[in-house]
Amino acid sequence: MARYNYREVELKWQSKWDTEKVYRAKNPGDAGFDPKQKPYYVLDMFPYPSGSGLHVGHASGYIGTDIVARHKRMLGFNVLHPMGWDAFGLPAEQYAISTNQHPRQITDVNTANFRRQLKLIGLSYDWDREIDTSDPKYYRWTQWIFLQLYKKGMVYRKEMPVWWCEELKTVLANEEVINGRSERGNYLCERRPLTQWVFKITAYADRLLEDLSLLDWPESVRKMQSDWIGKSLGAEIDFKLESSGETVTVFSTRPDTLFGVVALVLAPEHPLVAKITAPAQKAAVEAYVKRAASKSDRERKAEAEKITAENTGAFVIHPLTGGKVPVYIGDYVLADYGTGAVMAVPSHDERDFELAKSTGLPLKKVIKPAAGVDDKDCFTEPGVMTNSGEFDGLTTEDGKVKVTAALEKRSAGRARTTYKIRDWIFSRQRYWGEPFPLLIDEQGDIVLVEEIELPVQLPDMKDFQPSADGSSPLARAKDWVEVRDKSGRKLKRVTDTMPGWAGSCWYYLRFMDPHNTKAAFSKEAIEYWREVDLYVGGASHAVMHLLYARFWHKVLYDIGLVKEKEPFKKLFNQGMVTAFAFKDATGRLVPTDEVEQKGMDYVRKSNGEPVERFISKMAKSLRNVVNPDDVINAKGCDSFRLYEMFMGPLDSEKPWTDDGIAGCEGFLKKLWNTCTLEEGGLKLHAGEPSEKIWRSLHKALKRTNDSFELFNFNTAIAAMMEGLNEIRESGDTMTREQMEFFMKMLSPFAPHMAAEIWSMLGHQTWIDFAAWPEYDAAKTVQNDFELVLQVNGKIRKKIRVPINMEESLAVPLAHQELAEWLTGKEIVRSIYVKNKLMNVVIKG
RNA sequence: GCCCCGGUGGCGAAAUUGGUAGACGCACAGGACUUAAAAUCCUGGGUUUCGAAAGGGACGUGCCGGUUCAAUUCCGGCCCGGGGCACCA
Repeated sequence: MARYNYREVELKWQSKWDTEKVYRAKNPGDAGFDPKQKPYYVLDMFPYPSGSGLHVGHASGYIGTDIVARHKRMLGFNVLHPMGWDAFGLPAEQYAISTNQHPRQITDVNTANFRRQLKLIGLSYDWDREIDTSDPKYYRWTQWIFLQLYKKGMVYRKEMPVWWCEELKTVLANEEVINGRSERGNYLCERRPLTQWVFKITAYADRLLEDLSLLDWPESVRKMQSDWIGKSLGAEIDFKLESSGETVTVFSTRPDTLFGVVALVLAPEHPLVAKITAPAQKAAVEAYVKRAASKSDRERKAEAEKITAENTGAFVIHPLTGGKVPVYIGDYVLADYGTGAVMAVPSHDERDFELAKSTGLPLKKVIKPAAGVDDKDCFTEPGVMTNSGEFDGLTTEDGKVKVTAALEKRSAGRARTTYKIRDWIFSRQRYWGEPFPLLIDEQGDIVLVEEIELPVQLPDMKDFQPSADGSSPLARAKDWVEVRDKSGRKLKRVTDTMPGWAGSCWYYLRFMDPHNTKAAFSKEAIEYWREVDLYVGGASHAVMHLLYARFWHKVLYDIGLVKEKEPFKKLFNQGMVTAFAFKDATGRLVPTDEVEQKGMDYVRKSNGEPVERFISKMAKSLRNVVNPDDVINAKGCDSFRLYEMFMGPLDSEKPWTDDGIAGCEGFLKKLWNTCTLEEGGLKLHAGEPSEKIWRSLHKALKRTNDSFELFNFNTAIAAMMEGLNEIRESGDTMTREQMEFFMKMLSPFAPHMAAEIWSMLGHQTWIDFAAWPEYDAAKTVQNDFELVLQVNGKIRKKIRVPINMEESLAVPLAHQELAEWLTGKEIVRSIYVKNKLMNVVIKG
């Protein structure tokens, strides 16, 4: 056979796909658009084009979506499969600073490298739709959408305690700060009161929560979003200060425990603290407040197990019993959640229980466990109310309602829902982002930039470094900041920029109509494509991008700009590709290139000492980062694609091995050798097609079709390998029809070889749009099969019998075959599973 | 602490509704072809035990128990790994 020169063949097809724009998706109004063809939109989370380029881990999601896109085209869908660059934002800017280059320049270089790498993988993107969020032609519309959200009342400016990162010299959103450290760079952050631009995402909290039920998303991501939104139902309860009659309101999810209150606890920052503190307590309370303020959030968390509080000396009146309740302050109460004040019920809340322990406050049991449930000093589960006057005997569930109603009647409380989610801090004091399309006049009032003036171009600044004083770098571009409107009025531009999330909040919509210069996207395009059918990306975006994008989408829905309530119908998280790493006996990491295999073991090259193999993230320090360029050069793109999928199901984490790819390369070589003649041309069977080969092909097709349900393409590839092995063992060759069948089935996975053999079969048309083969179960049926004979569940024998054998025939046959085990035993019964097995149950 | 996901050979893994555990591949061992190598092809293997061999027995999907004729699959209790949340009242 002629040796398969994969790189030559792959480059040939890749260049044809490119120049003939094979994967261009047609929009309504385009030449050749067929309104009867159904749309299918499959989207990757677009990458931030980093300086280090793609590694094999990024590629797995892209290959997965590419297989889906190619499959859907063959099923007759008009497939939208675009790619672009999430180029604005901190990562690009930090990289630019560290390499001392302008982010524009860096972005262009990195983008070119990413585009080259993606094309190398043979991904069937519609490159005509490529977008770059840092391109003025794109961010013009990001700014336009911002204005629509502004007009809808979704943007405000307010001084509030926000996260400030001194290292990054900017504020960050709550979602971007994890355990007091920045999500990007892992730098320490602190709370500072600052005036910032904020999105009113809390106004959509309920809908963001409820509509999760409309989505075909992984349970874990939906859970993370619902936890982040953190809705809790409860009541606000008013306590009157004994001294002044002023109201202190607490929030509680357990109004049924109201009779168990032994104290009120206010956050140290609560506005009433100074006012109510008794003279005798003043010094202690002030010291406590001061100490709490000086503690960072980290320290507060670190000391979480210790609940402390200080008595203010003030008392409030219990709204139902009229009893006196002391007021404490404690730093376990958060100022910005609920009302910044809680009622302490030590018998039924863990923290309050700890509080009672440290302050000597009494326990007051008002909930008894339901029958059969163990009681504890601190019983936090639902139960039955007791010591609660008229409410005794009510369940927790009923009690919540009845107590709240009683409070409402006395105007001392009301049902209330609170959320953990905070409004979204949207301004950044950084250079590399979209400027706000806002102006401020001399009175300090906000003026919107006229839509026809958009985009507000990011000024070209040589010195784009963040300012030391916390102001935005754009403030230094004096000429840019100061403008006059038509009437000559002096105005100043807002100098903050938008966060990196802005561009990714709507890019999936721009892909539907990327070149529109009159609108962000046309009505026709939206009405045709509607939503993303399949969205694939890493799980790390579960809250942040996916929450922000859903929020923008819902506002756009309310304005009438989009037609679906949700942007991403089905979400799929691809698993991380990890790599093997090594450590020596002392636990020290040993770089991969210093290790070699000796038999079944791994040893250090230099001294032969044994090292232990384990799985870790790919890391430069371990020298186990694998670059797809190298793999493709060595093994070919089709082999690379197959192996990425063959390693395991798309959603599970799996380690890369350079050796593993040999199996996929071998499969392709074997397939080539099976299909082609040494002197060139194809090895085609002329006469009657082999039934065995049809059986193998249809069996493989069944499993391939099934793999599109769970995206476990490893099973599809295994099925094709098995099919090929069977074909080779049969000793027959494929007919033209059979070879076409195989190539079509292979095409989404290894598109280059499929295209090559397809064209050798004489086709002038693209295999990419050939109809996907029809599965025919009848073709897989055999006349006989191996019936498994068991005695008491243990396999004793296997016999070949005709298919669909009746039980009446099978039972005596089995008994006869199993005579050796059955003689002299009492047969209790015989269980016959048609076409599978027979289990004879005996006694004695 | 709470929630979610996972644990199957030396390794990656497979196994419709409970019905032959380990498909497919890697690595390994042995062999064929070759002056040699590359390439290609063939064979082998869960563990253990009996047997000279052919072949057989027992055990085996993290651990312990349960349901069932039959459990990787269902139920209960644990152990380990990964991820998320963590004073949210």
